[in-house]
Amino acid sequence: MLTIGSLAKKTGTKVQTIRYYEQIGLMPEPGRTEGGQRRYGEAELDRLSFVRHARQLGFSLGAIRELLDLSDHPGKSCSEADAIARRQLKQVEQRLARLEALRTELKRMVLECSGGQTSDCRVLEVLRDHSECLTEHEEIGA
Amino acid sequence: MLTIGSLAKKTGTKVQTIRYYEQIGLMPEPGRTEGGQRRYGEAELDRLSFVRHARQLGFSLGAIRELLDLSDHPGKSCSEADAIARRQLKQVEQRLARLEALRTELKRMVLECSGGQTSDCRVLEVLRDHSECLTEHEEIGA
DNA sequence: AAATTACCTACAGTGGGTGTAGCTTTATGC
DNA sequence: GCATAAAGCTACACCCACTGTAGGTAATTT
Repeated sequence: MLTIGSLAKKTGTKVQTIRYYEQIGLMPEPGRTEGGQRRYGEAELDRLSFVRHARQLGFSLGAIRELLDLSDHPGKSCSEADAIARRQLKQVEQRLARLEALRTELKRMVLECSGGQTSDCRVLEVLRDHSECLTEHEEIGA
Repeated sequence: MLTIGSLAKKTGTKVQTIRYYEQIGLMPEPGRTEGGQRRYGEAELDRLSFVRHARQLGFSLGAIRELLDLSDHPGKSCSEADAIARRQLKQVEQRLARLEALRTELKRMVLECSGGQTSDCRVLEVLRDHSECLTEHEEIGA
């Protein structure tokens, strides 16, 4: 039986995060000691590992909920899980493309900065005037 | 003189976001009509364009605050702005590296899925067992 | 038995906004 | 000159995915 702290260590999760997952129904309510402390078994360790691994791969908690659900029903078709993964892959590829454009732009900004006064600073100038950009980088966030 | 709505349109910002920027002190308090509506001039349009452009390049609001401050003091050394941009470039490159690892992993997951039952699903299997991963992808988020 | 460590709940805060409710102001058409 | 509709106003709640804190209790170690 694992305490919440040792489960946290084993999975590289913060204790609060585990309690948070419980709160939002992603992790089950575990058993408790007489004194009211949580105790976990193998099943919970596996489930949390799954969640953390999926998070590392960039899946949202919503997607992870779906994946867990599929994982809990081994008879179901695999195609749903596959669709979720494909969706995720697509997102990752979109982000990659955007980040590559950003890198190009930032590199150019940095290279062109001659180190004088801010009035001549290319970094600030480029930020002031989008038309100086060589690449498109429209979307914000994510 | 621009209304908040036309400023929003010109800069591709939501009206609420402009008010939010004002609230957090990133945009100045503009003049008002007798009836209490905000009215903006060229200076505010330029400032908001700067902010939006920097956001598109992935700068945090904190970094943008610093950049605006530098931009307001044309005599200051450019090196600070340069340092902020370099920091940003580094972050972008780190994210790129991670995302590339994720793409590899997701691609592999999707390729190996044969389309049967979830009990045989490679997607779920890979998520269950990190040791099957070919790449490291430790950090979560961003 | 004391001290330390780990745990508990409840709540606030993070970043960067977005959405909503219920009102007032401004612009347009007749 | 007035009705109506569009756009504005404030204030607040909500989003994601956590993280941090305060004030207290349980479990472990010495």
